[in-house]
Amino acid sequence: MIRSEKTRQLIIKKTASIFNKKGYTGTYLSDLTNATGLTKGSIYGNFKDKNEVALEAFRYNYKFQTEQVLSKIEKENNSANKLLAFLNHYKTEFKPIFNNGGCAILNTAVDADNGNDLLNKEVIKTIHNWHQKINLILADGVKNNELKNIDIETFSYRMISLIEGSILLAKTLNKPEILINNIDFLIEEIHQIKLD
Amino acid sequence: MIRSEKTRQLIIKKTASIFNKKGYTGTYLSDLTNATGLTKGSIYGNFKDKNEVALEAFRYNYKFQTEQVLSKIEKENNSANKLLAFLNHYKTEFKPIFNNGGCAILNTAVDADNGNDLLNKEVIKTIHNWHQKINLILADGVKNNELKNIDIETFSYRMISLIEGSILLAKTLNKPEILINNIDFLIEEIHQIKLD
DNA sequence: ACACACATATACCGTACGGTATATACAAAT
DNA sequence: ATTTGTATATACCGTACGGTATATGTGTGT
Repeated sequence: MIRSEKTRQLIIKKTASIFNKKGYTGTYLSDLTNATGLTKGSIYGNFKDKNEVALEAFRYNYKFQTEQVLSKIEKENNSANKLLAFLNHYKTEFKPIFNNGGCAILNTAVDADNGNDLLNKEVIKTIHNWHQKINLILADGVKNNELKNIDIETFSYRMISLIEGSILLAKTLNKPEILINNIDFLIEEIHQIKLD
Repeated sequence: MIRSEKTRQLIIKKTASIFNKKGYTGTYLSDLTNATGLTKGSIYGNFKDKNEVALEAFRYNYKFQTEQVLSKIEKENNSANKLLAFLNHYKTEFKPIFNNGGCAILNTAVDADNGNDLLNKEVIKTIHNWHQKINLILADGVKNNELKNIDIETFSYRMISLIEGSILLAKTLNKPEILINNIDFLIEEIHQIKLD
């Protein structure tokens, strides 16, 4: 890895949680230099502008929050278990997410819905991506007669909505049990639509 | 009403949606002067600082978004109908909320969860208040044998979580049907726990 | 009509923001 | 070891931020 790429990654890694916590406008270049120990010159040698750092930080945060759960899903070999693995992940791993400033999708969607087109488009793309992944698992389950013939689109959007809302509430009120109870509700729903 | 109070109200009214859309840090004093047609001197004659304007703007937004639905709830004379009135409200009135920048609780919770203690405490208080209102309706329903003996706390937090998450998704993806479908799901749940 | 209190506007301040031109330091190739 | 390309730091810029001291304007009671 060439030197600049290493620095680029360092900047992203060190600033990702700051952007997640403080938002785009609320994160200053001084935050970036403080967190990295680098100077503005160095940061602007590796990024076009603050917006580009924010964009990469968001991608990093999303990856950070999803790569673990994706590998857990991969390990399961049927739809219901994949969904359960996905849901259970939140019950055990909510702390790192909270410490990182909460769900990056939630924070960035709220943060970027006014003005920041680049970041806004990225978050929309990311939600679509996530939604599609769940859709695929559900569709597979229905096709293979593992799951009842539910309305996939509605079901997956409900899952995502409830998860996001739960993270918001649990984090804001400092009551993890809100998230846990709601995840349990979704787990119960999965059991309800299981066919075997 | 004395002159200053009128101006104070004007400032709150004219800037509330801006704060909701752009957040505390993202809303500049220049936004406030532009929106009101007033000068900084006038604003600082009526408010201690930007934070105080933001706080009042949040209160105004919450009031703006809830007073209608509260009166609808009041008109109903049993718990199930109160809950249904509350839920149906979102199905018909989501547009003004979206135009106002989305749910003030959601936006402010995300915006203020880092650093802005005053605003953060206010949003927590507001969620508690909202939660308590739903709890009361549910508790009344259970007491009067209108509703099954559900876990009130869990049920109300699930309602709020799903509503918030749905608003986030529906607004971000510009798909109101996500909100509508999820509200329909909650409405169905209410019918499920009805006893008569 | 006048005086007074108070509301609003003007003019200004220090600071720190995002960003850039340029100098310095560094690592890799010869 | 020297050169060379490139990465990082230094020093700087214009702007606009939040906030304030002070002047001007304005509605109200007498």
